Order: sequence, then C-alpha cells, then structure tokens
Amino acid sequence: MSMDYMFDIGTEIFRKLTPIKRQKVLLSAISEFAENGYRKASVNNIVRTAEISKGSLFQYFSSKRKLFTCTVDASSALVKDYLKNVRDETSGENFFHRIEKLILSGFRFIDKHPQMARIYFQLLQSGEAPFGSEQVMELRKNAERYLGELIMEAKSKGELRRDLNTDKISFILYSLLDSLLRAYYSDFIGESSGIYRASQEGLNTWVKTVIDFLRDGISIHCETRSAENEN
Amino acid sequence: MSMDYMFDIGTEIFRKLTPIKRQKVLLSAISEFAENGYRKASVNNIVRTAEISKGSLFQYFSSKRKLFTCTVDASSALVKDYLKNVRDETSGENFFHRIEKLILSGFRFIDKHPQMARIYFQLLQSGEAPFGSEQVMELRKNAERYLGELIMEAKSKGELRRDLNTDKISFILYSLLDSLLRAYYSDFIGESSGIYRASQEGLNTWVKTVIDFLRDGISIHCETRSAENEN
DNA sequence: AGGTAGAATGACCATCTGGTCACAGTATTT
DNA sequence: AAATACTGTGACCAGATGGTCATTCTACCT
Repeated sequence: MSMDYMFDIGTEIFRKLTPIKRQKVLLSAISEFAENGYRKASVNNIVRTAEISKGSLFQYFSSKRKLFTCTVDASSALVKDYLKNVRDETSGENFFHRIEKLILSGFRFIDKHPQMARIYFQLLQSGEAPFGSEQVMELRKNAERYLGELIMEAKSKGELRRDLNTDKISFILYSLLDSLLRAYYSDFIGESSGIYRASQEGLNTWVKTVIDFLRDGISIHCETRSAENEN
Repeated sequence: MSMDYMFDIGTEIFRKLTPIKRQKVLLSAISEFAENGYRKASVNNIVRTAEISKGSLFQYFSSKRKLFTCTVDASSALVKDYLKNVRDETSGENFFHRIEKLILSGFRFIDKHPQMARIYFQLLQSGEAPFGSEQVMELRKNAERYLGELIMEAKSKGELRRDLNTDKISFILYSLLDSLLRAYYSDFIGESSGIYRASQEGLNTWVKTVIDFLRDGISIHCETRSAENEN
C-alpha cells in the first residue's frame, strides 16, 4: 500500500523522479483539486506548493486535465483497495454485517484520506469533470456492481428475498451509503443530521439505524402490514 | 404561479423593467448558471443572450454573486410551491401514497424546469456556492423538516412504527428521494439504473420498487427474520 | 576538463474574468 | 423648447488563467 497508488502515472520524466518529489507534486495537486474543484484549481498554486517550476509540471503532466485524471486514478485505486479488503475480510459473513463493515470502512477512508474523498465526491455528483461523463459513470457502475455481487450472494444464501431486483437494490443501496459517507464528510450535508464528524458512538448508532432500515423498512410489520396496504 | 417567482429580485431599476425584459434576463442567467455552474458561468455570455449591455446587468444586480443568489431564490420559491401543493393535495392520504406523489411531483418539476433543477442539484451537493454553506444547509434542512412532518403525522396515524427516529428517517428518506430525482435528471447517475429520462412506465416501476423498499426493507421477513438476526 | 544530452526554469503569450465609468440616449418636467 | 433626471452602453481595467519555449543548469560520459 502506502504509495503504490502513484505508480503508472504521468510522463516518463515524472516517473523517473525520486519518490519523495513525486509524492510532493501529487499531494500538492490533490490538495489543490480537493480544495477548489477542478476548475478553480490553479496550476500556479500547485507548482508553488510543490516547489517546482511551471515548465516542469507541464513536462510531468502534459496538461491540467491530464494531471487531474492522474490524481483521480490514484484516488480510485485506493478506493478499490478498500472495497476489496472489506469483501475479503467479511467473506462468508451475514449480508448486513458486510454492509455495516463497508460503511465503517468508508468512514475510515475519509478519516485517512479526506482530500481524496473530497475529489471523489465532487467528481461523482457534480459532474464537473474535464473529461466525458463516461468515466464518471464507470466509477459509479463499479461501485454498484460491487454491491450487486454482495446482494446476489446474499440472495443465494437466503439472507435477502429472491424477488428483489438486484440492480435496483444496488442503486438504492449505493445512494444510501454514498449519502451517509457524504454526510460524515461534509458540514452542510451532515451537520443537521449529526453525522458530520460524529464520534465513534454516534456513528455506530447511525449505522445501526441504517442497517435496521435496510432490513425491515419503516412500515408497521407483518400481520398489520396487509391491512395497511389497502389504503 | 407562472412568473411570480421573479418578483422581489434584483435592484429597483431591475424591478421597474417590463416583465418581458426581466424574464429574458433571468432566463438567460438561469440558463448560463445551469449549464456551467456558478464559477464557469460568464456574465459576458449572460448579457449576450439577454441582449443587454454589461453595464445594465450590473445595474440590475450589483454583482455576479448577487445575480446568482437571485436565481437561486427564484428557483427555491418554485420548489417550495411544488412541495406545498403535494402536501395539500395528499392531505389525509396514506404516508406511502404521499411519498409516491412527492416523487412523481419531483419528476414533473424536472420536466418543466430542468435548468432550475440543475442549479438546485449542483448547489445542494457540490457546495460550490458563492455564499456561505449556511444557506445551502438551510435548503436541505427545509426539505428534511418537510419530510419529518409527514413522518410524524404518519406515526401518529399508526402508519409507521413509533420507535423510528424521525430525524434519522427524514435524512434517509431525503437521501433516497434526492438520489432518485438526480438519476432522472442526470445521465451519468441515472443511465446505468435506467432512470435517466425513463418512460412514465419505467418511472412507475421504479417508484413502486422504492416504496416497497421503504415499507419492508430487503430482508427475509417475519418468522424467518428473528433467526437471521443472530449471525 | 570539455562536451553533450536531458531536465529545470520563469518570462511571456493569448485569452478570459468580473467589474467600472465617462459618455450617449431617452423620458419627463418645467 | 430647454432643462433635468434617469437608464443604457461598451471600451477599458487589473488580475488570473492554462500553456509555451528559448535559455540555463546539472550530471554523466569521454
């Protein structure tokens, strides 16, 4: 782990640099993009904080756009790592436990890599991407596919109802998880709900609420339900 | 309705203009902001499509920022209108029916005012606002409060379980609805799920899926559930 | 030490930005 | 008809943007 995520990135010249310098440049870029989004991010700022000349930056990455896609690639490589870890570590466990661990792992990712999280979030919903929306779509599709696999596995193990549409539930589940993580990350989404920078305990009760909701919904249950359905 | 949403907006001079001209200016601004977001939106473009001089625009709205907040105000006034209508028209109906109508009303809003919807969406999650995040938070809080009232009403009518935390469920519900509407609006969110520009029929099955999910969750139910809980 | 290949540099470029203001145009009042 | 008040206008401003390239510097090879 650690710095593997910045390997196949940038031009040859960039890859010849010492790891320290490479990291300094990439971290500067990540920081600037995270803080300002793609458009307002300034290459001038990046070269200043990275302490290199502008000419060098454009020798490392042929354009601002390219530099951005590289930072995104680095970030999504890390995300995939987290996802894979959760899947492996919870293999065989109950579906709802797996989702619980997935959420907690998401919180940890945000704690450790808030700037990458920010880039990722901005990208995934504002669509303010310098490249076509296909690549953004691909990121989302990957996540939904991942959830879809968990769901199918759980269905076959009898933990979920078989009549559920996997794709639709994947979408719904993704929306929910995404929203939780965003709320943990962002003040103006999460403050009212109390998720933003919540304590471990606060997070746990939130996760419990969400899992319960996933499991059973919100209606009055069982015998009573059939009556309620008629209105 | 129709054009009421652009009344108390802009400077005195702007308000003295003929409604036609006012609308032309505001629509130009809305269009530009929707297409490019706040930052990339260009006042030069706005004055060009509105066919006024730049000097005039800055006499109507003292700054780009002010112009933006005015378009947002206009949009959110319209949104409130829609919300209020749904609440009034479904008064007394079953909770899940109300939510269903709320979603459908959301789709209609997007159909009729796609540009306003875009501005609203961008604002509410990218946080790329020219003003403090408090105002953005306020928009979201309003929506959650609205849902919270529906939920409390339903609880008191015995349609929802009393042990549910209203605030948390409001948050979850908001996330779900927001995500649905976004998917209907945006290609790169909604294409994989098939919601994007879906037919009326496609939308209906989606709404049904979501409502069912809300009602009952995804686990195996009743007798079987207690066994499942143990793993 | 001299030569050479490749990397670092920052002044410079065209273009765009939000915003201003002296002036021109047009009603309205006297 | 003259004077006054108000609105419209676009050339112009300072600043920032992404990107370039002739030049300088550095390090390795002979």
